[in-house]
Amino acid sequence: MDRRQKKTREAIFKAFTELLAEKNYNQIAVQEIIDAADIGRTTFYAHFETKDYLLKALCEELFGHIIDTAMGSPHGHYHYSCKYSADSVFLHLLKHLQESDRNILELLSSQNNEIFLRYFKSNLKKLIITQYADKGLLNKSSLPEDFLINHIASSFVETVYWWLSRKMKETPEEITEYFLGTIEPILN
Amino acid sequence: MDRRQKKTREAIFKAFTELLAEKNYNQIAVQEIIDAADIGRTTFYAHFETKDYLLKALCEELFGHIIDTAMGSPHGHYHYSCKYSADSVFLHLLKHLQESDRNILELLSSQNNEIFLRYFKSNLKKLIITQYADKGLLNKSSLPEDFLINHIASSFVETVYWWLSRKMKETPEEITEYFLGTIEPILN
DNA sequence: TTTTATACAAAACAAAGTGTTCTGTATTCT
DNA sequence: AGAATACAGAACACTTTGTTTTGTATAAAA
Repeated sequence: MDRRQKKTREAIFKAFTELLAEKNYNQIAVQEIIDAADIGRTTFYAHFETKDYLLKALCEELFGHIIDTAMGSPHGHYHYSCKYSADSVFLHLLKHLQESDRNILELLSSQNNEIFLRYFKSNLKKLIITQYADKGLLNKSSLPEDFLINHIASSFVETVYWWLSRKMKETPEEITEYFLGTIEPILN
Repeated sequence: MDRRQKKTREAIFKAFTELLAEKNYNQIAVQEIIDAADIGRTTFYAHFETKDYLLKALCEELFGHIIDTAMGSPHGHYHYSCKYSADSVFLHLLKHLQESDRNILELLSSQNNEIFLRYFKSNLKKLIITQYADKGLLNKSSLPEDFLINHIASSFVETVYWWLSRKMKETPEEITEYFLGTIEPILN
C-alpha cells in the first residue's frame, strides 16, 4: 500500500479514536474528523464512503487483531491441560487489552461503549468456538451448544463492561476468577 | 393532559416505532417521523426537544411499564416459595413481552436492538434487586453482589436476544429453563 | 533520472436536514 | 362564552453531507 495512503489512514483512525473517546458517535461530524486529522475533505471520502464504514474498519482493526493474537499464541511454551488452556485465554485477553498500544479500553469505557462491546462480542464468539466448542467442552451441559457459546461470549463482555464501569479496580486475575465463577458451574 | 397532546404524542410514538422496526435509528430523519405521524413540524419540537429525547421517552414508556407490571403482581394468588417466585418472574416477563400490545419484540429484533436491549437491561436491574438481592439470595456465592446483579440482568437480556435471533422457535417455558440453567448453578 | 500513475489539497456546489420564529386557526378546558 | 393553548403552515438561517473540478506533490516503475 502507498505510504501516503497508510499515513492518512492512520491519521483518520487516530483523530476518530480521540473524538470517540470524548464525545458521542452520533454527534461527531465528518468535518470534525477531517479537521482533526488535518486532511482534505476529498481525501476522507476517497478512503471511507461514510462515517459508518470508518467505524466498521476501525473495529475490525482493533478487535480482529486482539482476538487473533489471543488465539494465535495463547500461552507461551508451557503445556497446559485442555481445560486450563481454554480458561487462561481470557486472562491473556484481559492483559492484552490493558497493554494494547491503541486505547481500546478507553473506547470500551467511553460513551460509545455499546458499539464496541457489540463488536467485541461478535469477534469473541470465534474464540469461544475454538477454545470450548471445538474441544467438546460444551457437551456435558444439557443446554444447546450455540446458546452456551452466546452465553459465554456475552458473560465475558459484560464482565469486562462491569470491570470498566468500576474503573478497573480489580486485577485481570481477579476478573478472570469472577468470570470463570459464572461459567464453570454450568459446564460441570 | 390535553386530549390533543395525548393524540399527537401517540401518533409520534406510533410513527417512530414503525420506522424503528424497518430502518436504522441514525438514518431516521426527524422529518420522516413528522411526515409519518402526519403532524406539523412545529408540533414535533413542541413535544420533543430532539430525536434522542424521543427515543428516551419511548423506552421509558415501553420498559418502565413492562417491568413495573412484572414486579407488581408477579404470580397471581398462589403462594410460591421465595426462590420459586424469584425464578418465575422471568417466565412472566417473557409472556408479558409476547402478549404486549405494543411491538416491543419487534423493536428488540430490529436493527436497533442494541439500543433497546441496553434500556431493557438497565430497567431489569431494579427487578433483579427486588427479586434476588433484597431476599438475600445472592449471599451464598463468593462473587460480589453487584457483579452478580449485573451478570443476571445481562444473562437474561442476552438470552432474550438469542431467542429473538432464532425467531422465537422455543416457548417461554423452555427459554426460562435455559436462562435458569445458567444462573442457578452459580447461586448454590 | 525520467516517466507515469495516483494520492492529495482547495474550493465550489447542490441537496438534505435541523431547529426556530412568526401568524393564524381550531380545539379544549373552565 | 371566554380564555388558554395546541396545532398547522410557511419561511428562515444554519449546519452537514457527498460530489465535482482543477491543479499540485509524491510515490512507484521504466
